[in-house]
Amino acid sequence: MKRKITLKQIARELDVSISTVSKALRNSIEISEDTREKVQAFAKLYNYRPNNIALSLKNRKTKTIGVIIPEIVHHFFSKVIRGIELVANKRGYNVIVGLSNESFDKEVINMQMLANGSIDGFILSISKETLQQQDYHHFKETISQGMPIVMFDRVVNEINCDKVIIDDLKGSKNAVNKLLANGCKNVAIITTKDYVSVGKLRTQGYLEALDDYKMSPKADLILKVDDALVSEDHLASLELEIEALFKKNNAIDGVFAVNELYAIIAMKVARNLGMKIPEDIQFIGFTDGVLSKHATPSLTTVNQHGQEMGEKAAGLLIDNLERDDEEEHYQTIIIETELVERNSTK
Amino acid sequence: MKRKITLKQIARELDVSISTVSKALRNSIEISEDTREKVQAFAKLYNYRPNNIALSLKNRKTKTIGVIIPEIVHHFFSKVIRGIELVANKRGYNVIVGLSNESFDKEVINMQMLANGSIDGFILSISKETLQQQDYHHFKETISQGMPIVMFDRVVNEINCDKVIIDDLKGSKNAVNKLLANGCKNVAIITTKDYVSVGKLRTQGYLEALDDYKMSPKADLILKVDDALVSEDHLASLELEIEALFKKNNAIDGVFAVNELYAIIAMKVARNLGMKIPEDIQFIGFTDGVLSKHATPSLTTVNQHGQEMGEKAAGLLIDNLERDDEEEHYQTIIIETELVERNSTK
DNA sequence: ATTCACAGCGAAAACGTTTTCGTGTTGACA
DNA sequence: TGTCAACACGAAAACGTTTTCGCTGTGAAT
Repeated sequence: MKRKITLKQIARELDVSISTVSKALRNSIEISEDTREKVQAFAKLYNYRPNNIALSLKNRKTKTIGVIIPEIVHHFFSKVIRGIELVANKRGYNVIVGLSNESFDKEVINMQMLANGSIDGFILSISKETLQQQDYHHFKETISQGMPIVMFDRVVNEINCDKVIIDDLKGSKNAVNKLLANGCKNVAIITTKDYVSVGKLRTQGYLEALDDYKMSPKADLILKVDDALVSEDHLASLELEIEALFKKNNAIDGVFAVNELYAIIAMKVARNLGMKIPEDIQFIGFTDGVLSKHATPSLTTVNQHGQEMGEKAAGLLIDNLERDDEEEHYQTIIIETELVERNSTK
Repeated sequence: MKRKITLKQIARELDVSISTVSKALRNSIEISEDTREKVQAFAKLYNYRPNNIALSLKNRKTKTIGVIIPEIVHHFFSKVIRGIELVANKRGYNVIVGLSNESFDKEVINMQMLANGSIDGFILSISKETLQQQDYHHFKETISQGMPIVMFDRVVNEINCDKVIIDDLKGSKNAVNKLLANGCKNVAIITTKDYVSVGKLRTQGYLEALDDYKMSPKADLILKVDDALVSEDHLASLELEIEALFKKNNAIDGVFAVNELYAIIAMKVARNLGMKIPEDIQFIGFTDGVLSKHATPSLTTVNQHGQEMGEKAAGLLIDNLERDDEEEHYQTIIIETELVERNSTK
């Protein structure tokens, strides 16, 4: 087991100074061609690579970006990571991942672990618990220490930084409009409690679409699910809630759900109640994932373009890192959503 | 924007030496209680944290582990990452992620980027292209430079290192046994080309199960799909292949697929051909994911316990890193699979 | 013969830590 | 008063780079 070779060792072997070796390897004209060739040959032979950590320390940058997401076993977030990784790698950066697991504490801890020199900047999506507690001091501190942050998807106005979001309002409005245009008279929405910003916005889009069609919203048609319950195995209770929704209101002929899973489950419940999709009732879900594509019937969705979000976020961050002017001019990039029509709508 | 504070700055402000500050912060008894308190108060006030990069350089370890996987938008791999992250964090390590995207070159590049001091060890699953080319020099080099590797899922005998795998043979044999025990007389298998080691093993399990039941395999019942074609949008051709399989062999009453997607698609094709699931035909897929759970009917699967694989792999790696004896004694941990029975089987 | 330019190289600082080894000051004791 | 331990602290090296600056020697120009 031969340890990685260093400049010092090469210098000793070749009986020159460390500076000479360093310069020779970088093809400095200060060094004679003879010496250069000798050093380079030796370096290649022993497969020399500069130690990244030493470089990071010297340059005071790590060429690494930290990503903190609430959950990785999730189609949307993993697509975002793929996007981040893609442009990060292309531009010579590494990606280090932290999972908050939707917990405030883990989010804080993770950020602290990374903020001490390990990375040059953050890309993150805020955990639900943080959103609920509305405690954003860790973001502010990080930024005030000169470490840039790019937030995506779940963002918050209170923090001044680059952001990449989708137009949740417009996306859901479009979706509901589609249902209405398809002839639905009683469109229900399955959404989350309001502290999840995207849930709130998507609900608002629903309301605006109704308004466009001069329909007044009915409380009976709005189901606000407590996300905490949906943690994997409480799905059964969700089914019951949806079943109750349908039974209480048997004129429902359209459903808009703020995520894929809610929509899929709602379809299942509807089918069990004997309704035909899309003849009797039509469905649209927000967030396009594997489930939607392979469900029966396949689900019409609002595609969020997760990978593109990741790409844009990484671009924003790296641009920021590599810009030398210190002026703050934060941008918010809005990614357009796209209605992917499948078989759950007419 | 106040830059992160360093020992040197604290020392200057408090008019003591750097060593004193360092010792005071670590509560060394060398330093008088007075000074200690003064320093610690100051450090807390300015929120001092030791610079990780400097520590890494000094200690010659980064407390970071590198993970290289072929794809992240994938239920299994993201579960593995979650497992890795879980134990890594618990033991004070960070996780840096590289995606090979199933490409040999990207795998090599990624490993080189990380092997130069950025990480202490690797956890990886080999890309398909690498498996196909059977070129493993980058693994050997990495290991010979003293950087430990733990391979999971897609491993290769040729490389001597810790491994975490599942018993693909046993898992698929159990699955096919289940179908046979349920009365299936003509069980088809939908698998991959043989260079994917897991595909090969799972096929073998299928054959052994048949053998147990004194059935001889029929070439007509074995469909080997070219993975390259399944890249997202060539699914249509896969459907055609499966349809052909069913039509050529209309006695098929059981299907074992080596992954979830193949099984789901096969179910769809079967349904379109008018077969009833599970009455006329039963299905089992390898790899338990979201699709299986929410499909209609829900799919019986062989659960691989991805998260557990990740946890074990990380445990193995960190144990190795923190062990001081230099003896090599590589282990291979086998994770038991589990048959998750749902509605696609009787 | 003196100066000068220039080529070729080395010393040292810097990045931020930790740790080993000194060093100076006290107080106690003989 | 002289010796010695204990105490409190500082200097410096080390981790592996890059870069600035200075040094030496050679050949040419005056």
